[in-house]
Amino acid sequence: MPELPEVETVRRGLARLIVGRPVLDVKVYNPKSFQASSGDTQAFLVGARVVAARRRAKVLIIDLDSGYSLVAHLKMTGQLVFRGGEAWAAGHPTDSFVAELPDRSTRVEFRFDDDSRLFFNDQRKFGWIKLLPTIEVENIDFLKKVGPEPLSGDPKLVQVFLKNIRRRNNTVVKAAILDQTVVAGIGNIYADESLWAARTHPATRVRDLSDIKLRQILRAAIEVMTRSIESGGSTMKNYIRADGTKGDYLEKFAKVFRREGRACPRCGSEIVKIRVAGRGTHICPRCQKLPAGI
DNA sequence: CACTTGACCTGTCCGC
DNA sequence: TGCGGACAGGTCAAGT
Repeated sequence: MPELPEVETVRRGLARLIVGRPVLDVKVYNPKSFQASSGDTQAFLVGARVVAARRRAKVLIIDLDSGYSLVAHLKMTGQLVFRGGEAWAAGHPTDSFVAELPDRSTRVEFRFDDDSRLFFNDQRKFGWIKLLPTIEVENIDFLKKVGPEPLSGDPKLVQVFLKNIRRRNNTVVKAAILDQTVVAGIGNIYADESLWAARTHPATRVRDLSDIKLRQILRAAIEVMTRSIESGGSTMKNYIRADGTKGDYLEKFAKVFRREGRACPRCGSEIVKIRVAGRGTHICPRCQKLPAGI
């Protein structure tokens, strides 16, 4: 799925495209993809105006002037794609590659006052959108336990990150940085890219890494994700921006992810794909070595 | 507690 | 060409 940079890119698209619009109605194609208490949809969504598009970790929060919010997690294959209306037509890119909507992956469709639409497409149906009172958003289990925002600029970030990751001393570092309670937003792409940048083997135990090295890994994650947001995120297969266009982080900047068989940009060795923490993992075997003697 | 594994789904790709 | 298995950007519920 989309990881932090992709979700942030979608958030920015939504801020431009749907903030200010009143919702006219909602069409639910897959009930599990849209969760709302009975009556709430008619009372607090239909007729309500979108007032903000926020993000926490990989979760999108769309606030309405009814005191309710739409909360969305795209998981692996979710997309939020906007179609129609003047704002869209004005900045409408020509390389939008979702032909016609709704299609067979469409799970939910929101219609706005000017007949423009926001489609929630999700091939694998892992993603969800919930409608709930804005003040209860922070009580969602996932948001209660999620770690600090890496791009917040919070001066306490490093300290909190170190405290959190030391709880995972016994596991491999890739599993630790993928753990959303340690730090928010890192997924499989940026885990691999960050560990390559910090010259660390993903299967290194956290306990074998110094605080200095762990800070280096966090720094790398921040740099890599910041850069990705600047290029509109990574597009592999399913992720696209809210306006339907692809991000080009992967082709422009990725050093190891999905690049097995090609040369490491740092040392020229062949990048290999291995399995770590149950996930496909890309490394340069020369730049990223396991500590000796363990 | 914390670690690992399978489950949730659909689709695609690869080897036989 | 068909078929089975592995795998895909995430998270959670179970096991141990």
